[in-house]
Amino acid sequence: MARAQTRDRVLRATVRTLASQGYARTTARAIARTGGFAPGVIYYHFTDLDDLFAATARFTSQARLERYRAETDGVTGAVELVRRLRRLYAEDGAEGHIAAVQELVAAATSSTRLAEQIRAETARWQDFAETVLRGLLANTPLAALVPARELAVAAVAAYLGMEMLSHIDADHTTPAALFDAAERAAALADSLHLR
Amino acid sequence: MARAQTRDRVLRATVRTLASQGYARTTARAIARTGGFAPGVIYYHFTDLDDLFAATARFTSQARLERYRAETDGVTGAVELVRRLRRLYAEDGAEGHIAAVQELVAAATSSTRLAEQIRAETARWQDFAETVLRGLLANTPLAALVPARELAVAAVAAYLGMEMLSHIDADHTTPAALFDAAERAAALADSLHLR
Amino acid sequence: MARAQTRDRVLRATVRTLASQGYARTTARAIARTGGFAPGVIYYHFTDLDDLFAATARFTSQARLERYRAETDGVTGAVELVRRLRRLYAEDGAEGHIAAVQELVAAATSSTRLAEQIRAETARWQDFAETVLRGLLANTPLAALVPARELAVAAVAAYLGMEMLSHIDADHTTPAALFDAAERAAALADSLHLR
Amino acid sequence: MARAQTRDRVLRATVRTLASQGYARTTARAIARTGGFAPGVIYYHFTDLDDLFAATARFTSQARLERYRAETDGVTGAVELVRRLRRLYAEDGAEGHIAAVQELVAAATSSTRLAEQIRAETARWQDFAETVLRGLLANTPLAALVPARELAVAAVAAYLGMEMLSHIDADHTTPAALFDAAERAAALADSLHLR
DNA sequence: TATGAATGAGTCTTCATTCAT
DNA sequence: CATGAATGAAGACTCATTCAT
Repeated sequence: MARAQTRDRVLRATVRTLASQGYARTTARAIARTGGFAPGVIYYHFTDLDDLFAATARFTSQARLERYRAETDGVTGAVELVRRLRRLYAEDGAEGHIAAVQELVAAATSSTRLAEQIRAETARWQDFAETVLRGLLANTPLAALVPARELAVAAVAAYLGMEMLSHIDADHTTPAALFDAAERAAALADSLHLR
Repeated sequence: MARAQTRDRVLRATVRTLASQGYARTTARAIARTGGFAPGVIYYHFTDLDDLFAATARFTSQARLERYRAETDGVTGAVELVRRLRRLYAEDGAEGHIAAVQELVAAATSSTRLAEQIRAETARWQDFAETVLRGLLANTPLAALVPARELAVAAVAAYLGMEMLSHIDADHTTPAALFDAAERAAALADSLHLR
Repeated sequence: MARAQTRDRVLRATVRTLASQGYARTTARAIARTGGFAPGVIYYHFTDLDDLFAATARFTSQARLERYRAETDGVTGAVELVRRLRRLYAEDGAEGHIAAVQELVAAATSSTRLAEQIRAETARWQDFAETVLRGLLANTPLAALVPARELAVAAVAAYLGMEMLSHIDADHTTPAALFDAAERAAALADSLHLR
Repeated sequence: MARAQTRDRVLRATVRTLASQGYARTTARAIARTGGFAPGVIYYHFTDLDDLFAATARFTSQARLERYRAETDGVTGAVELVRRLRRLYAEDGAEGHIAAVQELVAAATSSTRLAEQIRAETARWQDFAETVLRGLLANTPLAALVPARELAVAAVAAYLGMEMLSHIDADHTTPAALFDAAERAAALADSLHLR
């Protein structure tokens, strides 16, 4: 089998295992069982579990970021943005992407290598959030008032924290309620925009 | 030594170990080393590490919640609230409380028992946040506009996410900038309040 | 069980395993099987296999060196010395001491820690050999001719090499023949001594 | 590529790897890396690593023995012999031949197949040493006194033991001092020879 | 109550060896 | 003939937990 292809299989199996079992139970064996390959395969393609986790962070973050960029491209109104984010968030939940990322963030406490990777990915998401936000605020009286960078940073943190708590809660009414509230706030913002 | 006293020593040692080493490295031996007692002691007071972690979640969450309640009691203005929160946040950082909690939240993914405890504690914090928020909005035109519960939930999530990311970043300028921005927003809110 | 006692059990099991299986097969499990304890015991008393091997080198070398010192103490003639060495060599063979040391020497190629220990022990043996030799040559016309240090170093090397080869050979006639020859040479030396 | 040629590449890579990494680290992959070929190649030319090691023992021993024979051919004096051996020993060190052999000797403890091969090679070297020695003693009063076979056996053992210890020591002054001492002894022997 | 030695299951990781290409 | 991806069986090591003292 082509080298790159198997590498991808391993990465995908890692994401799925992280999402379903949590970091503590994402052992080499567990990943191999999920992906249907021998544990040795992991070490053929990655030097370490540490290496694998760092690669997984990059892999899943990049894939999702591309998707988020594509979906939010050309959005003009805040309401429209919130609606698309809700869909993307549902997608994340279904595929376990944020769940995996969140586990990796937790795991980063005990791995410098992983921490660095997470830091880099986080910066990418903060930049993305800031760009979207600035696009929305452009030509608006709010532009002068809202500290775009800080709000972007807070938004990424809240997104992560929300996923973390809702993962524990297994209660999906909370995110829904939050999106509803966000949509109402967005409507308010859009109305200001028109002026 | 009195039973309850030793129990507390173990709990405190667990918090300190979680904060300094991370969940993955918080082993029975590591906790014992931190607290200066034999590993066997843990099993005399707790059935399990799982049991210990659940108890630790309750212990540290309660202790901090009391402190937060005491400090935010009687606060009237939003600016004043943000200032006190900033001090409390610094306290948390110094004592490693949120760091410990955050590790426990991450660990909850692989333990039903712990997850339940965390869920209960989270609810307490969300209630607390909601109460504070409602107190602030009372007799204000904002009261009708702001969905207090949802904002409280989002605030707790953001608080946790922020700590998580800043823990990785080892960069303490970000939280400071966020508190600054929050203080400016609070000033705005307070000015509305006066009307 | 007393800590020191078990530690000794592990050390002795390591010597026996090295002698009977060779370094490559002296795994943690093999040692445990030999000594009749769980593999984990090793790691309770030693940080590492490396640590264990270094400790074993010290342990077995010291024990034998004491025995050699006791047995060669007060020896005056060369013939007598060779006879006692022959007995000691037989003892070594029976208990596997030199075999173990020789395996450790081979193992030292891949461990700095062990290499240092072996170096220290080797120096002790070379000093011992030199002392014995000088005692023998004292008040003899040979004293001026024989470079005691170099001969001592060569003797230790030959002793090790001989054991190495005879271990492979499983042929014990060779060492016997060598001791015979040495005894004849010793007789010659003793006769010079009398003059 | 011609079959025999590739076989030789593998053998040479094995010698180099043994000398530089030690037996424990001379894995199939390590050998392949050293030689710049795929690990699979080894199994095309040899049934086993065991087989490869036995072949390597034969290969390197034969090559060196030829060289030693060529260099010591026609030597008449003991001093001249020691001088040539010193050069050969330096050669061995530079090319890693004895280092490799020594690793194989150590490895032989855990492989019957290899042990047999080593035994055979050792016998060849002992024969060679005996021949040289007898050539030197011929027509000499020492001929009757010196047990040539035993001395030859002891010399090979000492040669191996010396290399082993100096390999650990990384201290090349010891062999030099030994060769110096041997040269002085040889001078003495030569002076007897002339009578 | 407390201690700390011991256990055994489970983890990461390595490696000889095979085999489809 | 050669390649290099994949496998599976160990090996080193860790750790929650038990238990005699």
